[in-house]
Amino acid sequence: MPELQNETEQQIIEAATDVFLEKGKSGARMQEIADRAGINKALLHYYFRSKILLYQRVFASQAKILFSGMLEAMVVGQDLRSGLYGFVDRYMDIVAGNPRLISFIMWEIREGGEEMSRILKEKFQEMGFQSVPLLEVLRTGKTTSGNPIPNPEQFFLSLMGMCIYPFIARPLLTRVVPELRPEDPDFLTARKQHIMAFIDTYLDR
Amino acid sequence: MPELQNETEQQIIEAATDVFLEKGKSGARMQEIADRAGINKALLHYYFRSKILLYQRVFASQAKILFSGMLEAMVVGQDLRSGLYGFVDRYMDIVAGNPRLISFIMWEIREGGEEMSRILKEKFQEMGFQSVPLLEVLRTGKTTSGNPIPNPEQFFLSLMGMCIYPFIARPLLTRVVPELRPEDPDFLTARKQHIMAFIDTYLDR
DNA sequence: ATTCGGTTTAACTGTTTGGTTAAACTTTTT
DNA sequence: AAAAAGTTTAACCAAACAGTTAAACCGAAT
Repeated sequence: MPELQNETEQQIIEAATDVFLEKGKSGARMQEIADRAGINKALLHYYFRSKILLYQRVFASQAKILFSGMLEAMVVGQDLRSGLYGFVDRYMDIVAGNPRLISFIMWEIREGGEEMSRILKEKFQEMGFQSVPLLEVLRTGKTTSGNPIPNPEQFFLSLMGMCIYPFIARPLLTRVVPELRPEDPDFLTARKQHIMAFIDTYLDR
Repeated sequence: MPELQNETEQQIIEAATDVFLEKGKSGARMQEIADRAGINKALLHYYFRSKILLYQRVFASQAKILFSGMLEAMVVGQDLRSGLYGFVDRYMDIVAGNPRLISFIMWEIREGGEEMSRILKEKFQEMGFQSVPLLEVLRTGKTTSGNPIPNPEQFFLSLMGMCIYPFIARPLLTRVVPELRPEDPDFLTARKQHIMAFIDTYLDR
């Protein structure tokens, strides 16, 4: 995959990202992408050959943003509690700062998640993991009393779900329960604290 | 909205449900719906006037299935703990039994969630609630020691996220962590127990 | 048996869509 | 300066798409 090297390509990628994130793969229109990029539609094909290839390019770069951030949020080498706190802190910031990206990834999951799992596995290997880093840490970690963490898989799912659900459901939540505002900094602070308290109940046993 | 009263309409709704759930609004094709229903495409317009109206019809009925089930899972009048256990038990069964529906709803949330929030608010009113029943119950409920439940909103989000996340992320999860199988009955049992334990830590304070 | 209303069909329509083409333009290389 | 390579344009293309049309068909009512 060649590097981005000129302005036209960059304009196309940016516009395509916007349109694909808003409309999805089927709903996006090449003419609309061209209009937003301020170029002639034929250039989309000149530079990227087809709609699907352009989509894949956009998807790959967006997925990398999310997953790199997410994997880096998992700081290895710390004590377990600090590591989990740090993960929640950073992961929530990433998710809160990229709302469109989250729904985009949900869209891809809906399509089967094949490409995404490929990217993820690639990243895991780069970092020397066999599986999800967070899960591996939980599987080898210990509670305060020195026992293995019970049901690390379930704990893992709960952590992920607690972090991400408010942002997935956000459009609906804020309409049905107006006082719930995931984008609000106070909400984010409260959310992090709540999840960290959950971590405590799990570790302090 | 007239009642379903003949076989052709029913065939169309069923086929349209399948195709919309698989392909989404933009990706679905009227000819494909007609093919699946075993009818001539013109009948789609004869009975439902347009693609968007057919989509709205399908969406409304699917949303009602999910939300009716979900609201009924919240049995009012029980003691708080039993009520929450029952909610988790029934809601998880609904979610596990309707995987395509979940991703369909996620899709709609992505589009803004306007229609869905209208349906939800309607249902709340039918049941005599101002807001989400589960949230109202948490707001008025008490812990074991008789105190109000701390941060009911955050607790609510955690319950919802813990229940639903494994199914949202399922396509990706089973590829990345093959031992995680949300559709497996043993998984479901373990998941419910895990969430109920979480409820306990919240109430027993 | 005929008429009427409802249903279904096959063909058609106009627009949109992703993609192509060849010429014009611009930049780089010789 | 001319040629070559790269970029951009406007027009075009065939297929796909949601939707329309009018006739044929069918069952019920008279």
